[in-house]
Amino acid sequence: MGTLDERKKKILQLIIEDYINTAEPVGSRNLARKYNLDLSPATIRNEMSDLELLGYLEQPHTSAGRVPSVAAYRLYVNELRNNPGALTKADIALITNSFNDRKRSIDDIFKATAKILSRMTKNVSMVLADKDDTAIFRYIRFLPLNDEQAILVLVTDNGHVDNVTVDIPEGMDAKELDYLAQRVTEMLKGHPLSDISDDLLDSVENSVNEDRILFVMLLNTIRRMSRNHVEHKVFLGGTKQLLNQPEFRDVERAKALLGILDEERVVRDLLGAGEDSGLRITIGSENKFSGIQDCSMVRATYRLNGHVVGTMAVLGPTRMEYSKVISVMDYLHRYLQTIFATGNLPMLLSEEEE
Amino acid sequence: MGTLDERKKKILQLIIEDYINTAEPVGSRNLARKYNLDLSPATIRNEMSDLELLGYLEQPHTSAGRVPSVAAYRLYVNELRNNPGALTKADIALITNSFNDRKRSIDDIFKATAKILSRMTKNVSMVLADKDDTAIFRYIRFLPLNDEQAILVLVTDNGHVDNVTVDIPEGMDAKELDYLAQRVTEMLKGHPLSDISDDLLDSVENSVNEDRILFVMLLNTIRRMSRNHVEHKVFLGGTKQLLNQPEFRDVERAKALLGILDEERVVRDLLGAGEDSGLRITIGSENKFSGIQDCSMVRATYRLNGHVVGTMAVLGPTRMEYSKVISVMDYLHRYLQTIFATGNLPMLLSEEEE
DNA sequence: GTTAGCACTCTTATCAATCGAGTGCTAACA
DNA sequence: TGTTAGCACTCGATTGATAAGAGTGCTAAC
Repeated sequence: MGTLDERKKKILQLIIEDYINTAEPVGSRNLARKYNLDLSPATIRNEMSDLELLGYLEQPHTSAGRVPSVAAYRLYVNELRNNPGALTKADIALITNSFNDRKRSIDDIFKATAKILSRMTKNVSMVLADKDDTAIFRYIRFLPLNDEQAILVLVTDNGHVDNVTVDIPEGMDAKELDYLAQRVTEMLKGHPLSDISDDLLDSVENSVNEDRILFVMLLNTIRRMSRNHVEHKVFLGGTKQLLNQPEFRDVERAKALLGILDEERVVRDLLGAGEDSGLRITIGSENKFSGIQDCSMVRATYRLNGHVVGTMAVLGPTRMEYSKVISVMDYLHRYLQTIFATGNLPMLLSEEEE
Repeated sequence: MGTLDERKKKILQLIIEDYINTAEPVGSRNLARKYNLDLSPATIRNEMSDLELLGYLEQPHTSAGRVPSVAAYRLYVNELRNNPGALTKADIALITNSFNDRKRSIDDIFKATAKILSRMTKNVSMVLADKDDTAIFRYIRFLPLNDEQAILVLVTDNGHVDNVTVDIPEGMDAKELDYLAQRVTEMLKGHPLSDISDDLLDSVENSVNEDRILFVMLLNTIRRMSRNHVEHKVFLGGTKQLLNQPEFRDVERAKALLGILDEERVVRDLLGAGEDSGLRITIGSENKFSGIQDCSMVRATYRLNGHVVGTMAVLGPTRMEYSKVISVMDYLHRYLQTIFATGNLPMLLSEEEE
């Protein structure tokens, strides 16, 4: 790659950027005119010819202009990552505003992330909340509701609360409920939620015989709550942005991609692949997944105490505005990372003034 | 409408159904051949000519076939509502399955509704959870988390629980927290959540002076929780189904409609208009809202104890498969109505076996 | 090394001719 | 009187040929 002299580099860069803007193959004459280079079209043609030989440009057909190859984008992107452009004040404000506006749960944060990400990059955004293996059972408790029903709340070590309304067994009073909650808490305290389904049976075996049916019901409920708790969640944003991209003018192509994005499992695979931290950019055929091999993807994972908590990504045509996407992702990634590192997010935000 | 003799009715129905299937204007020759009526094309032409005069058919241009008018759809739909087709066993199973699969919150129910509705009708679905004006403050309570933080839970009369993590003020112990919760509960108990923002200030005025700052903070938090609680929520389903419809082959039109659906406020207006219960069907220009006047919408509201809790709707081209849509909506509406009427939904489902 | 000139290629736009599905009307038929 | 065959006519869609436009590669001159 170092084999490119300055002029070739410059020309290649212009071609890439022009193509990103116009989605049209760019020709020598146009290039010369538009960016008033002090070079004749013929010279540029020669350079382009060289660049094509080197694998950086491609011709859709003989008499069309040229289009950047994956290698060209790769070069361009690597260059960008060395000095990513800064966001404008307005952009930063946009991000800040979309987060200090009464977001209370992590889900809200992820939702807002997906939204702002797609809005700013004008592409599809995906945010994956990884399943939370680390949540640890803290305690359960019954909150009174009325004579027949109570609210069962489950609290985890990281302060997550899950709740469900349950029927109070005939003739059981508050004291007994409290006792029941305490018993179960003793049994499960300290276990990762993800374990509960397995531990369950053993624990029940050892439990007193008296209220066996009750126990089993309660444990089943808890297991169901836990399972829900540790689920992956996927948030998509700006899927309709796709239709703005010329490459998806053809409805069939748009449908195909939207079909892929519709399947949560697939999106999880897309986002999960690769383990490197920081920004990961895969361009066109660099993508392993069929169906998005004419797309590029920019991903970032955030971690909390070392393990991955979530992944966000922007997906668009190979001809995406890398410069913008990278700086947005870069900023947003650091921003969220800070929020997560600060510790308990909902609390943090609940204290902000509105 | 009664002015149509049997044969005209039959022909009109066939034209409507053929057009619904093919999206192509239907001509006399084709109609005769396809449904082997014992009539010559010429006869059919005469009838069609009459039907056009009566306002039931329209011609895109002289040499094209004919297309049903809004009046024709209206007639057709009214006919359908008198004897809506039954769902197949498979369809019913589909619905049942999508609801007994660990849905725990009302939101989950709505989400599932949007999904199944769009899937079965092959059109865009919208589900609106109306804002819950009726929720009444029951009590708040602090649940322990660690030395610095506690979980504040807010319980409403209908068994809804909201929670948020808060910092424990320096040097405050569990007893004092309980006392605080009790004080606030006394102040707010019985108030509709929607009132809280207004009542708030007065209450604070009257409160003891000692912990004023603390009080204000707490009340602010509660107010924020309440506000979130009473929010409208909109769930969309199957927006990409749009692209399957020939009328949205043109990307621009699809974009326009998707743009409309993107705005929650607009969707709320769409679904909210009109107060009649049961199925409400608006066809093409019958719709008041610009932007969907070449679409039809089938809506149903469900009520709980008399007041509207939510609305679901299917939105598609005027040429939608009314028969299917109506029977699906009809069934689903009754199904959900039953669920809601049974009382507390999450509980109900939490007891089901998996 | 750069550039003007030119022949060549290939896509896109344009326009006319043709085709085909459909209509309306008239006259004949049962 | 209702039904149908026949026929002229309309109008969008398809096809084919032509021209225009953008771009390329190569050669030769600067």
